[in-house]
Amino acid sequence: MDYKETLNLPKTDFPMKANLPSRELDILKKWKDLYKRVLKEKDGKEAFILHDGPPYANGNIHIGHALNKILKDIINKYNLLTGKKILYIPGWDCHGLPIERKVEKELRKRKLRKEDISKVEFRRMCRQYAERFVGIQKEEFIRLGVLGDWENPYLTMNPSYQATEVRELGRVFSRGLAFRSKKPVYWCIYDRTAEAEAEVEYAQRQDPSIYVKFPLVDSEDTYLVIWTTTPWTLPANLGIMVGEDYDYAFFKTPEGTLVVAEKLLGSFKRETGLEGEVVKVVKGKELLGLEYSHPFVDKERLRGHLEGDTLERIWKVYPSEFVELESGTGLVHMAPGHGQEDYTVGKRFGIEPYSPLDDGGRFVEPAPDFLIGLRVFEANGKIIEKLKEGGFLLHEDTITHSYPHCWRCKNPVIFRATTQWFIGMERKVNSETLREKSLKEIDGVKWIPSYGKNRIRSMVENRPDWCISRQRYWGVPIAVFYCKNCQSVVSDEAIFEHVAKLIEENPFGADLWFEKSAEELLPEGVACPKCGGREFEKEEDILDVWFDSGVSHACVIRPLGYDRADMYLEGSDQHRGWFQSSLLESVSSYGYAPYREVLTHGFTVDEKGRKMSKSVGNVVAPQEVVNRFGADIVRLWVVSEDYTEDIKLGEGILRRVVEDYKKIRNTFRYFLGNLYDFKPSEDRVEFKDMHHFDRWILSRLQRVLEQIHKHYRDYHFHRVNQEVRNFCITELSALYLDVLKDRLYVYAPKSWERRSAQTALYILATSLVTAVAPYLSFTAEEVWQHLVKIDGSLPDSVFLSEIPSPNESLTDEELEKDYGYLVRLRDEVMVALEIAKANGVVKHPYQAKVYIAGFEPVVEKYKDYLNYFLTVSQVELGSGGDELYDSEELKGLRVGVSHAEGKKCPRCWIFFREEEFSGDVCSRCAQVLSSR
RNA sequence: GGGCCUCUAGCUCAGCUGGUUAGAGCGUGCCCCUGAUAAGGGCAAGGUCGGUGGUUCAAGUCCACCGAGGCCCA
Repeated sequence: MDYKETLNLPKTDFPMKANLPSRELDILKKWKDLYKRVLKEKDGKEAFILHDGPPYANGNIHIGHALNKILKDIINKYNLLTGKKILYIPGWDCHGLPIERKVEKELRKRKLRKEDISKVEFRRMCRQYAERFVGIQKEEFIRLGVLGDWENPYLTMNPSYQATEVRELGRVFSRGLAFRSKKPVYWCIYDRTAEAEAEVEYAQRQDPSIYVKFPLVDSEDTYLVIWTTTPWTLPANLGIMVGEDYDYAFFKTPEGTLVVAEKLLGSFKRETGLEGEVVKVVKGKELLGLEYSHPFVDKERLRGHLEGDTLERIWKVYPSEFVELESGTGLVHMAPGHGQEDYTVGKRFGIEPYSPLDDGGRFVEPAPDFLIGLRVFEANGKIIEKLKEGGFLLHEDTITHSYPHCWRCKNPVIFRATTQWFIGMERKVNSETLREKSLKEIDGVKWIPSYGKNRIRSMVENRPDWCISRQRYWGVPIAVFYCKNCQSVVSDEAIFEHVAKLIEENPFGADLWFEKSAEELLPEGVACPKCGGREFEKEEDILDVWFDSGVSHACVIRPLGYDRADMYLEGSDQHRGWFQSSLLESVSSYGYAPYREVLTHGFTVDEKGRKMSKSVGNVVAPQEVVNRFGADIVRLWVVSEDYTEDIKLGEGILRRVVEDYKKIRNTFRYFLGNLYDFKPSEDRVEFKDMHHFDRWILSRLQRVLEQIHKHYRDYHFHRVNQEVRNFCITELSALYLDVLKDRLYVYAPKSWERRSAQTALYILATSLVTAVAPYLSFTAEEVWQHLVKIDGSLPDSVFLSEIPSPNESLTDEELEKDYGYLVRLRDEVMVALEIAKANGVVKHPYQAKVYIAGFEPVVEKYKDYLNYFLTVSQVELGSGGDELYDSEELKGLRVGVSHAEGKKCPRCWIFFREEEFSGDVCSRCAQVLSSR
């Protein structure tokens, strides 16, 4: 007879092979309205708001996006599964340069430039482009299983968003934090337009290379020597920079005593052919403050053309960390209107940028007369001539070097001071400066990991004023007006509100700023508060995209009725980006940080720890992983590594993640396979009445749950995963479930032995499936659907359930202590069995009889269950056995192994003596069979 | 070049305030089972803690320098 048919073997239609790529699609259908349902379900519950940082609406998502959104999803779902209401509104960053450039490329295919069409037309094209990629990325995020309000995402190009942004700008203005000032930007003198850093292209170019001497005012025949390749910037020279710690030589020559960095003296002599002797050497520090005179600029001519006290400070020696001793003279000509570093150093010492050029790059007043009207590159020769005449030119040559060029017209660009709008770091927010208040707010925020605080702190401490204006088309306007009569700025909060309303009501939002005149945009009857003028011009500049996303707290969180988000979560690059722009904007506008916690993650790198790049060919696309293995594999990858560091990904790692996945999946499959005839409402065994082994595993489960909750709360997801995985492997699969087979399979279906075990399995299954749901979302839902069939009282999605808290009434400390010893004992018996196996005493544990001596007293308590626990046929307490093994782990313990007595029961496979048989099978089996 | 961070078995991670033979899971090797079966079980072998030099009675664990790598600046 085939006794296999009489056993309760596992039965389930939960497949071993996951086939996630297609199965997940079905689950997604089930989740279609899940966010809405969950919101309704948790109505009135405490809210958790993770505010989504908007990805840029360009291209498909890459693995970094996937990592970011999945981490957010895990945190959201953990909060959801512990009883909170989650408010998660995904967003996109839609304005800005990259889209403008894509659209310009499209235009060029049609032989058009952006100047050839209206701004509004151009903006429509940009909007369409952004819409397209919002759609694509949205589908990709949904496919990853990310739960959120995908039907109502926030887009920075939405009219309502733009309107709120304009209102926020109004708040910043009305608090006196915004101002206009000059700042050098890349400028194409042929296209007459500013260019972003990302727009310039570097190309080889030939330029003059000259050494110029500047006479010191208080020293006889002594000169500071500079080297430059842009003679045309000399009219805008306002200072000379040195390195404080460098050594400078006073070099006596026929040209006078020349000050040159000692280290560069050799190359200087070689290039200029000058000979002489070094009369002294001083540190750069000692040169600071020395005054020189300009070779061809008259100071009086500048009066009235320089901002603030700049005139008092010009033509002196200043320290700079930017001076290098690679080339030149170690003294650097400083023109704050024409150089980034010059500008930075100038600002530090109260020297405002100065640039006597028009938009076409021609010199204008108060440049020297001999230059007026000349274009910068034409002026080079005249300037050199002038220097030569005055005897200031030490050497002239040409150089071929890499120089920035316009990406459109391919001509060289210049760096030129232009008027920009700023938010001032030193402006006051109430009684403190924006910088001080922001630093204070940083202290009040929880940064995860903690070093994030230092990182953003040092950035806020050192950052310059925030330049918020851009000379571009695709963005939100800086909605201010200028009086045509007196040029003063009209930026009343009521006017911002008026414009915001217009934007809000327009289907194309801020487009109307560019189609309407100032008069149409202003409320009726506005007069200039200074001169009473009634004619105005509107500002044409738009806002920095960092301002767009920096106001998202006001556009997204406030309308929900909350004053700040619980958490921001982005890559560590956002310390400089979004975390900072949001902080500065929020502090400017409301006086406090927009977030309570900020969590940052690292970047994805390849298996060797190198950054992913197309040229290296080590890029892993999330879409590919999803199609090959499924989204749950991506999600499991996210929790398998510590995201605070670089997180590695490659074929080998994917293979391992897939292995881990199979183990967990099979554990669930085993639960389900053994619950096919279990109805919790009828068959459940009370904890106190359960088998001690079942009580033990449930008690262990409580400890595991405790750890899982702790690690989730600490955002240590890889530890959650390790906890779950180790529990599944070491305690469940290798021990509990293995030992349990006898009771599940052999006993009568409705027997206490089996029902007690099933009760434990049921609790394990429902606990673990919810615990794992935040990351293995698809699989958890799939398991859950099978559990619903077993227990109709369960909600119909795992996300409408909760992760159980550790339950004190399901713990038994004494039992855990007892089993602590029994498990160690079992390990030792396994070693003994392995030896017996090697020596041919037994092949399989069921063929063994085990003798145990030198054990601790607890063993007596569990004597009757011991053979099942050890998965052997017979156990005798006391000395004996053919193969002896003395434990090293448990000193005093001696394990003996012999071949089991009697014969194997064909039904339960355990060995019994003849007298223990009843017919063909053992008496235990006989009893089960007769009760059928 | 500067700021922040990382570097423990083949892989992913534990190792608190310095102190017995550095742990886990996976993978690998060998073996068992064929009643979780493209599953399950057992045993075993693998690190001297990126390198060097210090502090200390004692360092993976503190300090310095170097190297490799990441993010952000320049």
